[in-house]
Parts: sequence; C-alpha cells; structure tokens
Amino acid sequence: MNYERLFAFTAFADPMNFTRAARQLHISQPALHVQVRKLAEEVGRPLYRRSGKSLVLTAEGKALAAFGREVQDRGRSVLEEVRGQSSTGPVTVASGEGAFLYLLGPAIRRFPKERWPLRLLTASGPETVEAIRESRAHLGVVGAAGAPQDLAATPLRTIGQKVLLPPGHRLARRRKLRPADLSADRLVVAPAGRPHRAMLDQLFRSAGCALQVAVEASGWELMIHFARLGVGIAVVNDFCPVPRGMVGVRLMGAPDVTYYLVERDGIAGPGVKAMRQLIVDTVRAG
Amino acid sequence: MNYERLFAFTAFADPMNFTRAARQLHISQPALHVQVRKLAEEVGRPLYRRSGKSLVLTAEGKALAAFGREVQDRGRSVLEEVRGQSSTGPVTVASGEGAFLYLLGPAIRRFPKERWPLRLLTASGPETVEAIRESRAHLGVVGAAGAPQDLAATPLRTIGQKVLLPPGHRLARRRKLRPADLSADRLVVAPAGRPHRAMLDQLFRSAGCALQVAVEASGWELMIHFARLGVGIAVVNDFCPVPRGMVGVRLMGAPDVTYYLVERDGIAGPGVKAMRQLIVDTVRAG
DNA sequence: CTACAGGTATAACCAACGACGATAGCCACT
DNA sequence: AGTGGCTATCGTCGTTGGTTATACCTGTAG
Repeated sequence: MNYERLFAFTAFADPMNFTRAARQLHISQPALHVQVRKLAEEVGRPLYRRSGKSLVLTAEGKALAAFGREVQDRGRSVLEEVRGQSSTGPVTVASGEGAFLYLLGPAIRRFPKERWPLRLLTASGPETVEAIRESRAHLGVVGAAGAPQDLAATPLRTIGQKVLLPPGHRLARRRKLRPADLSADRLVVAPAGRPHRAMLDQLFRSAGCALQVAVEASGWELMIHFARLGVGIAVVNDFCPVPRGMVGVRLMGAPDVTYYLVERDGIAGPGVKAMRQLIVDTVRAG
Repeated sequence: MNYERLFAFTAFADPMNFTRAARQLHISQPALHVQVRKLAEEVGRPLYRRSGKSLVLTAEGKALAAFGREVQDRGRSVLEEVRGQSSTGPVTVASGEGAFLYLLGPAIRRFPKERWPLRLLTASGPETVEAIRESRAHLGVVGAAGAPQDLAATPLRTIGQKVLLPPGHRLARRRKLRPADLSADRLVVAPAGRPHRAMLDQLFRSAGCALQVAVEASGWELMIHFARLGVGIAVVNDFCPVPRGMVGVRLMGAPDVTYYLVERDGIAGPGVKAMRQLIVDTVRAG
C-alpha cells in the first residue's frame, strides 16, 4: 500500500469533497482524484460511492481513513520525539451535549493550550463514539449508552436529574420530587428523539402519569433559558448549575446516567495523556 | 515524513546491512542507501553510526525503525480486513531461556499455524524486552526482572527452584533442601553473568556457604544433561521436567521468579490476540 | 426545458523523483 | 601489499505524480 496515497485519501475523507481537500493539500483537484483512484485500485475495493449529489465513504473507506489518520497522528508524535522537540500535536476532544458546558469546563480551562493546541469537536453521543473510532478525536465524553467493546471506556461521574422551578412554585420548598408530582405542570423538554426526552417519556410512562409539554428546546442552555422565562418547569441533568432566581429540586426515580471517557486503545502522546488525566481528575472532583 | 523511505529504512534496520537489505527489497544497494540518507535529512538527525566495520542504529534510528515496523504490521492487517480476507499476518513470539522449552510448548503446539504463520525469536531476557519495544515481536515471555513502564506485562506463573540428584545421593530422600545442604557438593550451574547463576551466587552468599562449581553449562537442557551424566548436581527452575532416573527436590530460600507476558500496548491483530490468550491459558493451567 | 453552478472524472503534457550501473572509498583480514 | 565485503556518490534514464484544459454528471433556478 502506498502511504502517500493513503494520506491523500484521509485528507479527502474529512470534507468528503475533492475540490476543497485538494486546496487544503495545495495540489490540484485532478491530482488528488488520481491518488484516491489509484489507492482504491490498489486495495481492490471502492472507497466511496455517490449518494445523489454528495459522496459517502464505504465501510472500507472508513476503515482506511481511520488507519491513515492514526498513522499520521502517531507519525507526527514520533517525529517530534525523535527531533527532541517537545510534543506539539493538537489534542482533539469530542463530546456530546452539555458535557462541554458543565463537565469539561475546568479541564479545558486548565489544559496548557500553549503547549498543545486544543481542538474541540461538538457532537452527539453516537457521533462522538464514531469520531473516536475513526481517529478523528483522541478523547470523547459521552453519557450512558456509549462505549462498545473496541473502545476503552472509563467511568467519570454518575449524575441524576433535577427539576428547575421558580421560587414561588407550589413545589419549590420540597426536598425531592417524583414524576407524579409534575403531572399537573407543563414541562420544558428536549425534542422527540433525543435521549434525554426518551428517558423522560419512559419515566413518566412507567410512573403511570402523562408528560405535558410546554415547549421543546434542544440543549441544556436553551431549556434553562425557557424555564427562567417561566414558559414551564424544566428537568435537567444534575450537573447544570441552578440559575440565579430559581430553585432546583432532586427528581427521584429517574435513572442515573453515567458519563464515560472513551478513547481508542493504542499509544497516546503526552498531550493526550495530560488531557486524559485532567478530565478524570476534574470531573471526578467536581 | 515520506513513508516509503521509512519502510526502506526499517528494512535496512533489521540486518543492519545495506547490501543484503537491498537484495531483500529487490532494489539496488545505491537506491536503498539514498532512501535512508534522505530520510535522515528529512528527520534532521543521523539514524545510524559506524562502529568499526559494522553500523549501529542511533536512539533516533531505533525509534523510527520501531515505528515503521509497527505501521507496516498494522497496515497489513488493516488491508487484509478491508479486503475481507481473513487476517494472515505472521505472529512473532520472543522468549528468553527455557520458557520456549518448558512454558510455551502447549501454546505453540495448539496455535493454528496454518491460519497465521508463527515466528519464534529466541533471545535473552533483555533482548526479548528490546524486541517487543522495537516492534520486532508481538509477544514476549520473560522471567522476573523484565517489564518496565512502557510495556504491558501480565504475570503468567511464579516458579521456584529444584535440585536434580541421582537416586542414590545422600540427599535424594529429603522433601526439601536448603543451600547449606549443598555446600559439600559440586554443582552444575549457568556461566557467570547469567541471571540464574547470579541468583545462585547471591543465595549461597547470603546463606553463608560456598558454591562449588562442577561445570558451567548454558541452557537448562545442557545443565540437566550434565546432571544426568553425574558430573554434579544441578539447580534448575521448577518448570524443567525431572529426567528419567533422577529425583528432584525443592530448594528452599531461593527467590521465586515470576514469568511475565510482555507486549506493546496498541492494537493487536486477531492472530496475536489468539496467541496471547493461548499462552495465558496454557501457562496458568500447566 | 434550458441554462447554470458546483463538483467529479479523464486526457495530454511536463517536471521531479527514484532506480540503475559504474566506481571510488573505507575497513578488516591475510 | 593485496583482497573481499561493504558503504557512499555520480551521471543517466524511466516512471510517477503534478499541472492545465475540458468533458461529464446532478441538482436548482428561470
């Protein structure tokens, strides 16, 4: 296998667009196209396929792109080590949902970004796992139903749910609440299909009471915002800070969701190791 | 970094000889030499150095050669996976001393060699560790003072020492022996410098008695052979079978030596995983 | 339906890299 | 001093990969 072609292909696989990838590589579009075609011939399988207007990678293409990224990443780090330079390769962290906002803040703040540039990749849970598996990110943080066999996953923190209420609300003085207590209220919830919404639906159904939707909002920030405006009361992860002028009450019966740090097993550079340690320490401490 | 040059260099790094390596690669010696020179220029460090007649790798050269081997190994396996062929890359096991003879026999016998060719690399303890670190072998088995930080080591079995005696010997009926019991006898031992010999020297010194050498032999097989010939009595690892017509008596006071399976952390192919499991199972069982 | 926009794929041409044979240099051994 | 085995460099030539020009596809807008 010709590795220059492999790297050309990985460069293409990121934007899935020959023209833009070629610009990135400072070569012409035909040159890049030929490289990829020859790689596919070498491998003996198509690496991508048309889907209407755009192109999508085949399974083989994904595997090769992942391998290429991995080799380049390791290669840069080996080269820096050999040259005696301190490692300087960027560290990429992917994360779903609110983890960036509420879990990873301290780690990101304290990470020495002048030594290793930090790249953040915001994605949903499955997308995060995919980014790790395809070597597009070094570390990922996902909640609950995340990590499969081939990725190393270390539990970070287990988190419950709480209800955000205005101070004058009839339930605001309670120490804890159950789903049945909320059946009279209209709630601010995530849109259908999102895992948090699915969890709530399931919770109310098994408690035998109806969930009344005030408004659907995507993202914790937005949900909290609507709750502050008095549109409805919100059920959010325990890691969300209770905004000024509201009260938070523990919601019982909701399944605790565990956040995991996922990573590819393999040889991590010093920057990745540092970030890994920082995330584990700060999240477990906080 | 140009990877074709890197692979040319790894091919050279194995025999440390341009002429032979070039023949192996089916290119001319000057062609290979230029590749390596250009790689060194690219990296900015010398990759090897003359030492009298022969050439030796610098630290940088070793690191690059290790990386190159690793990439080629993974690359082959990825390619086979992508092509849908079952993995067929050879599995290399390195081991020191008697482990091949007495510990790994069952694993080697039961390993499906028709699926994955098996390559065995006989080496001393430190050489085994070096072979793993330089990606020249996938798995290694070493006794005791083996595995440092950067390699994953799993304990396999802890083994004591025993004394091989002719049946008529005055100590042959004893259940166990101490170094002092042997001070009147002449022993078959490993040559000076070998770890087993160092261990015995240390043992007798701390017991305050002298060790009398009958003959020095390298290798368990040879030591046992001389013991059978009646040249002297031998102290050997517990895993050596007691030969027909002799008796083995446990030697107390000798430090138990633990055998470890060492490997590079990283992504192992299916063949390596199978061998790993086989070694762990058979050695722990036996 | 036609024209257009954005991107993919192929062709013809040219520069650069890499392989080769020849050969000089180095080192150990006889 | 001479020889064998190997490393290192040079000039030459073919293959590979890059470039521009251009045809082709697919969805969108007039």
